[in-house]
Amino acid sequence: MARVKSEKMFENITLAAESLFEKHGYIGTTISRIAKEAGTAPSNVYVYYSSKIEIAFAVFDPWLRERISELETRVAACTSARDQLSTLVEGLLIDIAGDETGRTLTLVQALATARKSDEYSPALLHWTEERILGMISRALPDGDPALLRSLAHVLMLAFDGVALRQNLRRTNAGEDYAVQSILNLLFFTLSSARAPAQRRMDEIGRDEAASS
Amino acid sequence: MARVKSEKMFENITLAAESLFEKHGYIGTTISRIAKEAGTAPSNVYVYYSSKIEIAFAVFDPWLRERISELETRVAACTSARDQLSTLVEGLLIDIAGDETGRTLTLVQALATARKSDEYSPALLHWTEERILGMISRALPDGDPALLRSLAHVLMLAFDGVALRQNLRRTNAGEDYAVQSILNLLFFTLSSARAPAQRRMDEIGRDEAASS
DNA sequence: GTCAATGGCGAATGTGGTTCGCTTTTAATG
DNA sequence: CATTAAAAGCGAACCACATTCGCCATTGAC
Repeated sequence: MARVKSEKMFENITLAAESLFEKHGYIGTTISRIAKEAGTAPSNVYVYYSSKIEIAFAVFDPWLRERISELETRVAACTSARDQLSTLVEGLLIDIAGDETGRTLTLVQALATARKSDEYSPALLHWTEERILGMISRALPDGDPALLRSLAHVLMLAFDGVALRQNLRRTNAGEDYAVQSILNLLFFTLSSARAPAQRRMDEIGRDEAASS
Repeated sequence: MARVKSEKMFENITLAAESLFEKHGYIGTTISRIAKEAGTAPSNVYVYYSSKIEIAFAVFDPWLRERISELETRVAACTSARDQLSTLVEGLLIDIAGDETGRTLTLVQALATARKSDEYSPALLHWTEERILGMISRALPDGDPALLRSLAHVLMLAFDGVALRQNLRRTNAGEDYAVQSILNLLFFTLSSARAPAQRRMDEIGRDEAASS
């Protein structure tokens, strides 16, 4: 009983947005430019998306899932636990969080500028963290589960931190100390990873008591 | 030979900005509101600051330094290494990064939306990281220096991550899994902290070789 | 073929950072 | 004390952008 949304127009807009976010980041990309690139008027963009931030999530979501899945393949192909962890951390922090095309920066900018009215489901973040946990668990099948989960969570926080600092552009993500620091921590941790958390905590307490 | 900047006007503007950033965050605060609160015109604000982001840094810088110094005092008052580390991590992530008045969110928003033209000196971040390193080193005087530095850096990244997510969550930072995860990692790490990094990395390699 | 829902779009709206000229003040100078 | 000019102070633009409005064109259902 009425005109129907053009699948092609939707694709045009989405692809234009993807291309522009990649080149100029979230803040550097305007609805006008997206519309022009898609061959339509700015106002028409709002027929397909209800806000700029919704476009950003629509573009970022499949990209991140793709990159994480790709990373899983690369990690699984490694033969040693050490290689698996190196590949995981480097892939996550350098290739994805430090992505020079600015896609992760797009997310960070979107998140930082989101208003309360921009309802954002944390489903993507949860999904990502679970995948990271899976990779870590497969690399260290005998690791204490609580520790492995902690590692995954800290990796996620570091992911955000690296992406945020990417905007300061003083240093390339590849040269950043972050990767080395995380790997240092991981490798230091590994040798004690098979013990339960409580025992380690008690041990520290005892160490301290003995030395003071 | 000319009119001189009023110290009082400068203070008015800075205090108004501080109060408004605290209430409404960086993005929710406008130059107009700052000017009105300071009892002057929006354009006159630019006599004292060259941009909005410069105001944000001017307000955030002394606040963060104060909080970090205060935290140092609290950490130094702890008697055991475990207490010192708990106090450090909780203070950093809950009290400062998770600050409910939104000051750290102000910084994150400012950083995320900064343009290349907004020259930002990373001096404050360096200073903070050095202070954190100092606290960690004092808690673990026998720790491997490279590992301690890695810990400090990862803590900084987690700081950014927590602050960023603060904008998304309805939940309190205190309930966040971040603190527990970092402490888990720290305490697990501690028992092996006295060995040099290279030995640990080799050990992991050998572990893997032996188990495969 | 008629109808009405909806796509499409040019124009307008609102907001907010920043800049422009003009006026006023004031510190140095003679 | 009068003169001067640099700089504060400020109202009015300017500009960039996200978003909305109102009108026209299209199209699918009956």
